[in-house]
Amino acid sequence: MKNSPVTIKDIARSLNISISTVSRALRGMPEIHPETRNAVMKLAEELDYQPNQLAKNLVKSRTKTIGVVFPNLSYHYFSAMLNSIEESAMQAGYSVLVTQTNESYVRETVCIENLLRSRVEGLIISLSRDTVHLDHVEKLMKREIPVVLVDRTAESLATTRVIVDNQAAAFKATEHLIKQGCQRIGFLAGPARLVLSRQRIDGYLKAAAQYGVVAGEQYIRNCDYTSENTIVQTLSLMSLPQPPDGVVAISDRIAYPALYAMQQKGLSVPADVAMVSFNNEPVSAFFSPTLSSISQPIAEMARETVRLLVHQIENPDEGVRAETIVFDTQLIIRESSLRNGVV
Amino acid sequence: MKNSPVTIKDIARSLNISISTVSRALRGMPEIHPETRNAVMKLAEELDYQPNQLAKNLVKSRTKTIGVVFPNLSYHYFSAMLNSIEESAMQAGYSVLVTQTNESYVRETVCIENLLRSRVEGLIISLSRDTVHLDHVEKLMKREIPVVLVDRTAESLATTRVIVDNQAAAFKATEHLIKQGCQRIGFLAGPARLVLSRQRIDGYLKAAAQYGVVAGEQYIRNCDYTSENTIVQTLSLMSLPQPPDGVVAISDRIAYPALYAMQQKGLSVPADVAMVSFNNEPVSAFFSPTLSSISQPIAEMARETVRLLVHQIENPDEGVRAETIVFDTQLIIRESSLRNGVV
DNA sequence: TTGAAAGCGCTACCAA
DNA sequence: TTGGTAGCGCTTTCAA
Repeated sequence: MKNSPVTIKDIARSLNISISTVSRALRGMPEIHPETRNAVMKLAEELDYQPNQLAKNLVKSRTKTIGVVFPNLSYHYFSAMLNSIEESAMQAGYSVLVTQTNESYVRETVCIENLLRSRVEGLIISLSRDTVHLDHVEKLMKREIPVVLVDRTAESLATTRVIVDNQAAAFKATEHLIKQGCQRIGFLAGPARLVLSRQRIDGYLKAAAQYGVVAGEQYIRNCDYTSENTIVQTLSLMSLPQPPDGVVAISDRIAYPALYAMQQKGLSVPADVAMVSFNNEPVSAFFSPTLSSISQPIAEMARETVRLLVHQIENPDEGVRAETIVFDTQLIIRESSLRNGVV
Repeated sequence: MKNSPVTIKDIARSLNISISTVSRALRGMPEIHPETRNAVMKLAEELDYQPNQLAKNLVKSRTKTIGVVFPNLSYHYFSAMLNSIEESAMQAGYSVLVTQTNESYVRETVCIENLLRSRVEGLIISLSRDTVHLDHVEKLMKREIPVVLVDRTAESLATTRVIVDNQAAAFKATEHLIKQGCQRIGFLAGPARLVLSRQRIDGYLKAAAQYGVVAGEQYIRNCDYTSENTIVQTLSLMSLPQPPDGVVAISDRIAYPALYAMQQKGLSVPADVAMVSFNNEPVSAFFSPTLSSISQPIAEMARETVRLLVHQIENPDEGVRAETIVFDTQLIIRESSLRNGVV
């Protein structure tokens, strides 16, 4: 038989005092007589009393909770960011409720609805791959629910945003390949509709144009983030009559199967093809060849995201300023792009 | 100015009907007049009404929520399992609340307390690396709160458990190395107090003994899961007067830096050292050399875990049966352990 | 088919 | 320093 949880009422009855007194004692209010307090505390301990957070939140109509809507926690990028978000939130006295969209627009709307039902006070969202309509986010804004978009954002949305300068980062990566002597540069992109993918392509095209190397649509392949597809796209790219001698991949998760496919095809990296990608996952440092990658300041981004959100939550009358915070990235150069010891 | 969320009371007032009627209409109870229902639905839609889950749960004293306590979601193993848990839970009509312990015993107790405050109806726990005392879990059992331990369990705990046969898996991995011609086999273990680490060591020792190859304490190194330490331990292992020609690593996350360290040292894998590890992370298939690894049926384990937990939740009077469900593992053989085309 | 009222566990106000 | 009471938003009897 499951004994239902102890309530303050139980404690009050046992001690022959009122529930208000118990409530006050438990919360350490100063006006309570030490003796009473001790008795309450002791009994609470004995009965292993756990305050009912639901009831607490209901009456205060505050949950001190923020909701996180991420595409998928098995991407290292998001799980690492979640870790930092939790830490910052805890420091600010908030707890976090996490949901995963699995890159689906429908699940994204469901996740957001569920979080609202649970009365989170604000949301941190990274849009899913398949999110085309933005009505669900716009609705949040209309209802004046604090929202911060991080990493995967939408340009048309006037929310607060925390991102990196994707175009500059891609420029930097491409430029690096060019300086390593690459003449024709390919790009393994993500799904075409991902803003982030488009931005990185822009940076890549800009660098190629500026330095006058071969690049462009015929050197771009869109991958859907599965390794099978990535291998197909990589082989397609490397089978061009004039295959690239340098490739930028949109993420390490794309780069791993791509490197594998190249090596299977007998290409040597970086001698035949130099490679740079994005995200700098921990494994990249141990891959063979070790993988050059653009590193994002995940922890700082998380901190800033939480800071901005909490500020919005706690200053509702200020309105949304719709700031966009842009972080710088860092190119970590490793073997996969290093051709002759020259950086 | 933040407008507070719409409640059924607001709807009732607008429509000049009672809140009970609104409540019933919203929940689609059959006795409501279609006209009334339509009016309610329409207004709810217009006002973008979101039911307050806190209030709902409070009155029903059921949350239909299960709590998950995992060491760290940036381990692929746990994030993959979380994904499957969420899916199974959703199918069973439950939602999940996730927390991370960051491998700390203290945070583990805090996570559990928070989940209980949020009135989760059951818990799925994978113990943290630093968990030595088990009083917090025992307390849960005494309070008859449904708990299922998964993967990282404790032998002394009479909870329901879902695990793999770690000893058999390690035996299988070691045996495979032996059949590939390895004479001296090393083991890169996890922290000494991890039960799972001990079990895998046992399997390794058993196989070595059975086949009469060199192995044992001087061939075992405990890694703390940081890559720096793993590299140190690997180099220490490979610097033995008679270094191993085969190594079992306790997880892919340990194997990656280990492989890197070996290659840096000029050792060729698998020619000089063959290598097998555990977890079969997606990257392992693309590593160079591709990494042989023990694969666990994560999705099935998650399904079974949820099934067992939900059963306990919904049949409280049956008591805890403290079953231990043991899943089989599969050795995925790749280049890192394949010496001469012979499996 | 609808409404009134009690109550889930808690906080907070007003009195005492 | 304490108790009584109202009410957070909802569901659920019991009556009408």
